[in-house]
Amino acid sequence: MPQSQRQLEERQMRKERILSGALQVFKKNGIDGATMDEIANASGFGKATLYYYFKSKEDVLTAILLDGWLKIWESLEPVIGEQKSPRKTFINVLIKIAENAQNRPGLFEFLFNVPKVVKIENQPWKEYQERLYSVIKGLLEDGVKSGEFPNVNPNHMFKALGGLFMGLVFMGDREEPVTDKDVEKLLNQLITDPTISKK
Amino acid sequence: MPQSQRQLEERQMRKERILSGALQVFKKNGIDGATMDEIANASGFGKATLYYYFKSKEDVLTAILLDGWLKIWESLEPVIGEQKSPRKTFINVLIKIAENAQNRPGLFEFLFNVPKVVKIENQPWKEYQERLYSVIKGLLEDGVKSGEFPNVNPNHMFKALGGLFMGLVFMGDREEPVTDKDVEKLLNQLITDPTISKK
DNA sequence: CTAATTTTCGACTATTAATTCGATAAATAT
DNA sequence: ATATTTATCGAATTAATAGTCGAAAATTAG
Repeated sequence: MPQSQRQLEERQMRKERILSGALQVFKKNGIDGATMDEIANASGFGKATLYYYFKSKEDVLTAILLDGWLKIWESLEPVIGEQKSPRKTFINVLIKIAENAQNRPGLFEFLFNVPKVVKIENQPWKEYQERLYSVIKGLLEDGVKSGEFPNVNPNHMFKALGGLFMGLVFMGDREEPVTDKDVEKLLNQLITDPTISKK
Repeated sequence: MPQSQRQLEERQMRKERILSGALQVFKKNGIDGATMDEIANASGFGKATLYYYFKSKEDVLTAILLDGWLKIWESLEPVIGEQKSPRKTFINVLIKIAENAQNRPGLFEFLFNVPKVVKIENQPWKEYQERLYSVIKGLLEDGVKSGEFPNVNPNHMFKALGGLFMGLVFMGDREEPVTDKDVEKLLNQLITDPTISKK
C-alpha cells in the first residue's frame, strides 16, 4: 500500500516517456492530426496504457505545455531575482530562454506557437506564459524609463523582438549556445544603447 | 448547352457566398474544428450543395486562401511597378497591405496565420505568398544597399517587421485607414532614415 | 508461496463528421 | 409543353479515432 519512492519515480519516468513521444507526434502531425494510436507507438506503450497515465488526449497536451512553461519559468526566476539594470537583466533573460530552447529543441517552438491553435480557457500553463511576457514588458518599460533603451513604444519593441528572437533561436540552424554577444548584437540592431553610442 | 454569362456569374456568386460562410466558421472553430454542416448553415445552403460547388472541405479552404493571396498580390503589383526608391516603395507596399486587411477584416489575419496549421505541399497560393515575401525582402536589401536604410540584417528586419506590422494592422482596434504617416512612424521606431536624421 | 496491487494491452464501442446517394425542384432550351 | 440541364438537399454511408473493457502479466507484500 505504501507506494515506494522508486515506484513513484518510475511512474514519473513513464509519464515523461509518453509526453516525449506525444510531442514528436504533435509536431509531426499537428495537434488535431495526432492520434492516440500513433502516440502510443511513438512512446512504446499500448494505447490503453496511455489512458492509465493520462485522462485524455487533451490531458497529454496540457501536461506537455505545463511542464514546458514551468521549466522555463523556474530557470528564469533566479535571473530575474538578481538586481541588475533592466538592460542587463533583459539580456540575461533572453539568453536563458535561448539556453532552454537549445536544451530541448522542438519543445520551445511548440510552446510558443501552440496557443494559436488551442482554446485557451483555464489552461494552467497560461499563467506562466503571462508571467514571462509581463516580466519582459516590464523590463522594457523600466529600461526606457531609466534611459537605458531609447524612447520607443515598449509594446512595439515587444512584438518586434518576438519575431527576431524566434528567428534567432528556433529557425536558426545553429548548434552553439547563444551568448550575450549575440543578444547584444541582435538588440543593437533594433535599439542602440544610448549610454554607449552617444556618438 | 451554352452556359450564359449570367449563369456563370451567379454560380461564382454562390461560390463566394460559400467561401465567406466558410471563413466565418474556420475563424470561429479553427480549421479542424469547422464542420461542413456548420459551413452549410452559415452560408445558407444544404450540406450536399457545398459538394456541388467544391470537391471537398480542403478544397474550400484552398479556395479561400488562393483567392485571398491572389487579391493581395494583384493590388500590390502596380505599387511595385512604379519605379520609386526602395524606401518609398516599401512604405507603399505596407500601406497597400494594410488597406487590404481593412477592407476584408478577418480574412487577412487568417491568411497570415493559417500556414502554421496546414500541410503546405503544392498549395497553389503558396506561390503568391512567397512572391510577396521575396519582394519585401528585396526592397529591404535594396534599401540597405542604397543607404536608405541603415545597415541592419534584412532578414532580421523582415522578422521584426512581421511582428510589428501584424500588431498594427490586425490586433489593433483601429477603424481608420493606415496612413503613410503611421507606417513611417512605425518604421522609424525600428530603423531611422539616415538621409533625414543625420543629427 | 499466495494474495494483493500495479501495469500492460488488443479488441471493442461510440461518436463524430466527411462524403455520397437518390430524389426532386427550378430554370433553360427546343 | 416537353425534354434537358442545372441546382438543391436530407438521409444514408463510411471512415477515422477517442476512449473503454476485461483479461492477463508483472511486480510487490505478507
